[in-house]
Amino acid sequence: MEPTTTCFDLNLDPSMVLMEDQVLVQELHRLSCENKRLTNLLTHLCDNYMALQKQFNQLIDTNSDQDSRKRKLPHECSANKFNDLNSSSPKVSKVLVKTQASNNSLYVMDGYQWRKYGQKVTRDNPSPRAYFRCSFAPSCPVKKKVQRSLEDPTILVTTYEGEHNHGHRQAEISLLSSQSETDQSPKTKGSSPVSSPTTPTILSGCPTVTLDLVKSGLVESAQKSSIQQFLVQQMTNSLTRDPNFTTALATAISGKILEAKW
DNA sequence: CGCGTTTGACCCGCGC
DNA sequence: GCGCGGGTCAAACGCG
Repeated sequence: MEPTTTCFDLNLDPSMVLMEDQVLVQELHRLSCENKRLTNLLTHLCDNYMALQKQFNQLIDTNSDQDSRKRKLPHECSANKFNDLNSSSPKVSKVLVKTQASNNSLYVMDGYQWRKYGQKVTRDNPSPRAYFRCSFAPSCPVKKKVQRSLEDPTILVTTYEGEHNHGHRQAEISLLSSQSETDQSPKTKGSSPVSSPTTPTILSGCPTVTLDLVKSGLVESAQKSSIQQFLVQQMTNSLTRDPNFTTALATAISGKILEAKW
């Protein structure tokens, strides 16, 4: 792979500068319109996603009512009757992440930094359950449990407990802005091989599905703004990640300033 | 050497 | 009180 170089040739004929400026302004305007159009499209997609999610939650509620009549295991009860738990603290939410069949990893890249502190094989499920703590902030009380679904081993059941007391989603930003770059999987020490982590995102091209079964209203409303924040960060990252681009931009701007007749 | 994972031991709540 | 099972701790390990 040849390294691409970004270069701005600023040694222009002065008579052409004005025309170039107009072209650039037009291009900027065009990009701005395109950006607006994409933003609208994304908003529309988000709305559709929310609507679908609501429908799915209602469906799950209906099914869980029927299930609870059949089996009354306390653990399953607490998982299915999630809306009841939303009123009590700490806040608990459950996310199902579909993975590829070959992916036996218990790592879910959800945007936060997690430190694994335990793993346990539970009685009702032969696959091990992994325990994680949020390591982004030392005081963050959030924990999560990840375990493969008994019915469908390709589905990772992730249970979050508590709320993050920090707003940074550094891992998500760095991951998504460099998906094609280096492996973002956690350090794999020891003998067991770990496949690439699973990213619960709809941005992926592969048929990865994220089903948030028990999302509270608070999280739901916060999701939109976090998406917007993410988009801004993503664009900023894309622009600033390329050192050639940054250098060329700096050179171009400084050159312009030096050339300018004050 | 620092840091994160692994994994067996330990703790604690619950049911009997 | 005892056993069981889920959750947590912490020493060992190993990679960069």
